[in-house]
Amino acid sequence: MRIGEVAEAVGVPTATIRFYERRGLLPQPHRGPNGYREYDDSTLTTLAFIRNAQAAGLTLVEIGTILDLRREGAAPCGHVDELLAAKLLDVQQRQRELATLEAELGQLISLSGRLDPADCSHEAICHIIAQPPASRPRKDAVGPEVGSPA
Amino acid sequence: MRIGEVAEAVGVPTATIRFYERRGLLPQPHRGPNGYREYDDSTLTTLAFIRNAQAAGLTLVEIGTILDLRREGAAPCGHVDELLAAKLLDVQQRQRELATLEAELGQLISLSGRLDPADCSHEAICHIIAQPPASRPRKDAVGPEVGSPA
DNA sequence: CTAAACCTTGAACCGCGGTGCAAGGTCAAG
DNA sequence: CTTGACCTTGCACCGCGGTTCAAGGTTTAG
Repeated sequence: MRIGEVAEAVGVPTATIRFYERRGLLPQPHRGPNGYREYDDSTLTTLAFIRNAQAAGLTLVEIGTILDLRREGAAPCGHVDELLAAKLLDVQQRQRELATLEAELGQLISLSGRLDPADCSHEAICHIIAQPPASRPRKDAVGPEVGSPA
Repeated sequence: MRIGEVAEAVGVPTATIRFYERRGLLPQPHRGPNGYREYDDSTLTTLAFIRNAQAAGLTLVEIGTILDLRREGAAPCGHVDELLAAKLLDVQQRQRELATLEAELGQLISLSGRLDPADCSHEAICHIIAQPPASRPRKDAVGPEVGSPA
């Protein structure tokens, strides 16, 4: 099948399929005499796998390591286990950060309700956000570091 | 004070101060006869404000709108209220997404414990991630859309 | 035959918040 | 006078996951 049919079947733009190919997630496909890419059904499986893995929060690089292992002939299950475990820790860490941020936002909003806007001085810019946050979980902010550190 | 002193005092790289200036978060400073930037104490306040606002999860663009209002002479408190409220909704939404993802990762990991790696077929790539996730919160994945939609 | 729909490539661009580098000017100490 | 620390500018680059565009070749329907 040609790239447009694959795209249609999987629900992914053709540009994304070529992008995955450049990233090494999809192998170089056979080419017809006109230079067109020719795909077989295994590509559909691989693309579906990529979507599922993305839904599990894996990055394209991580998914690539799984695909590479499989192409070397190994069962990547152990590696997948590690990735998922690391990702779980990551997600839990981000949840803690978000919970902290949520509490902080709640405090600021509540503070705002108790302050008179007329009291807001020019120097402070805005008295609602004038002070540094009370509690901070050592690592600042809510940094979207999703990538597994391994 | 010169840029290096400001950087030292606030704990921010000089490159970041220039970057904020380009973004309009800091006003164009006076220049000495040598072309060096000359700052007064209000810059320290503004930089501290930016850090606090970042800690509250606001983006630089959002912080810029607050600073702009203040420079126009208005008290930005009402606007800040809106930003914080939108940000809170945003954070709660992301928390829900992360909770879903966490549950899903837990299921995959548990599934992995029940599967025999030897059963993992080549076609499936990895049988742990072979099926699409059971529950999906309509909006896929965990998209880091932090920016307020307003 | 022609027009539309498909395919090819390389490259630039998006938001986000900076970081790094190169090539030069300036200033104070020794 | 030289060395080093500081300052200036502009431009490119980082990860992330694509999207879009330009300029062309191919194929298919009418």
